[in-house]
Amino acid sequence: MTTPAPVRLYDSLRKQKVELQPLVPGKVSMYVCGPTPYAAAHIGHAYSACCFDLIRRSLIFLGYDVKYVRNITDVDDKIIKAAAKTGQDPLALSRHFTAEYNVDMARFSVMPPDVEPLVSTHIEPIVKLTEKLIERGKAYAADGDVYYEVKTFPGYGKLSGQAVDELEAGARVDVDERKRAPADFALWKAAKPGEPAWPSPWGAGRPGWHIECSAMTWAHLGETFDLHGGGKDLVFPHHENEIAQSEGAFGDGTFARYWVHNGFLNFEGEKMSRSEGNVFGCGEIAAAVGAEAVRFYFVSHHYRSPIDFEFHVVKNAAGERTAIRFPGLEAADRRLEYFYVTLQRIDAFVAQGGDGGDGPVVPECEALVATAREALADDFNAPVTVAALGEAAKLANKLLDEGKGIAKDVKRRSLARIARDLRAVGKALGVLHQAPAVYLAARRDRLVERRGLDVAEVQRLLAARAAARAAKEWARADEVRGQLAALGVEVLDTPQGTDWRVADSDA
RNA sequence: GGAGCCAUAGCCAAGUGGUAAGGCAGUGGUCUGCAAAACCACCAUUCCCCGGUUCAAAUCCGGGUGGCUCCUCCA
Repeated sequence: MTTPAPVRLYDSLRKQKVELQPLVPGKVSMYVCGPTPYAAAHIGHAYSACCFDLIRRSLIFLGYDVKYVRNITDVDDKIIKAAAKTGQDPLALSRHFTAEYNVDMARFSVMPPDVEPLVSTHIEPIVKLTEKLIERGKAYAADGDVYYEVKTFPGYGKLSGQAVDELEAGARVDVDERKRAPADFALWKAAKPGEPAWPSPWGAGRPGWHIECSAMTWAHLGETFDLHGGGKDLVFPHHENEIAQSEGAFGDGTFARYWVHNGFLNFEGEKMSRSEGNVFGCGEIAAAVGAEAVRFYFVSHHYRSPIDFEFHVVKNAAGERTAIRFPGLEAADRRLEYFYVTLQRIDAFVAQGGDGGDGPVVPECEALVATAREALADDFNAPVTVAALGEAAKLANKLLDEGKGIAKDVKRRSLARIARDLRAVGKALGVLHQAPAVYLAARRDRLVERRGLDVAEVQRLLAARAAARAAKEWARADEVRGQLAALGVEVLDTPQGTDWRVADSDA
């Protein structure tokens, strides 16, 4: 068992890169704020999930044993509201969207969490924690509600940089006579008619928004654990309140040892919002460009940077939306095609003549895994890792094309090694997990569909061109090539025969 | 009003003190019946602007300008 490589990561609390020193050497406990399932997941949910999945996969790649907990907030105002509209049971509604969420995340190669706790099944630790906070003088009950008294926690604001008095000065904090101070927040809310409720020492009610994460980390990871993640938008108030709750209950220095936040996903520089009409569902985008292209696009950017989606809506003469195009994602898909074509070439070569057995490889083969380890250990730098994948693929193509002056078995071993490493590093990023033929066929189908190509017609033209070439009627063959090109079909003559691909440069 | 982020080539994007990764597009070339794919070469004396610190700054500090986010249970 090798010792896991030391990892440096940017800690949002310390506001600098620090070395990750897990509580238990070699093991990392990780908690990520999951969704509140009240509607279908959009692509922003996927980005956040992918960022933390990248961190998880990177740690595994580097040799850590990771315990990954991602909660489901299945008791919440938004769920209750959505359920009321259709007369559904709120828990049934959230169960439905939770299942859908997990299907969507799986599309983007997000690994299922080791533990996926629900608020509805963690009422007991939530009540216990709330009682503890009352005992310790951090919280007070009022008319069946329980509030956290922010001024009892001196460290309040250390994560977000918010100052309590500034918050009070702001006009946007809830005003409620039952609260002692405007910044105090609810740990427990008294039941209202028609809402889900559980018994508690303060009467029937349900948990407030922030308490569940403090309770669930406690239940599954203990009073102190390693990484806590979430979207940047959760820094305040959610994570600030979690700290107040957990440290308030268990003492300073408990709770998350490192905080990690991912950047936001914007559309054309604008925040995603219903009113902008730029909220896209996971399925919609996956269908348009392929889910793996989305993941590849994600890992081509650093998780802490904001990421931008370009898109334009295609309309017909009547002004109706006929399609949505995502140029950046399509470019990512094109790049992904390069990797899969390269893998396919290597696979075919190795399948035909073997992998060369044990022995030396060309030295440049060593670079990919070495670079990936270094880059991922430095704040999970996926873009640099992607660049290393590119270098390795280039080397493979070079070996396949020529490989002169290299012993045959060295060449075979090197190529087999590159294919293996491409997949291993790809796994750390959540890409290159498909069989090349499967990916390439799906991509071609997608492009055929986008261009509205008649495949039978394409086949007919290809056959006509093949006949012309067999007769060495070059002018005729080129004429047919031109016809195919006009349709958007590129013809690829190879020693193994003629293949074709759909041009993606336009249309 | 308070807190914070970002600004790198035509485009996307790494790099947070040591002399600008990578990709797309573009140009030339090898290969090819012609192409495509693949590969090779070229492609930012410079990192929004102005000052400062330093032997050394895209990186640190101060001041601008432009864009964005949080303080509204929005990932």
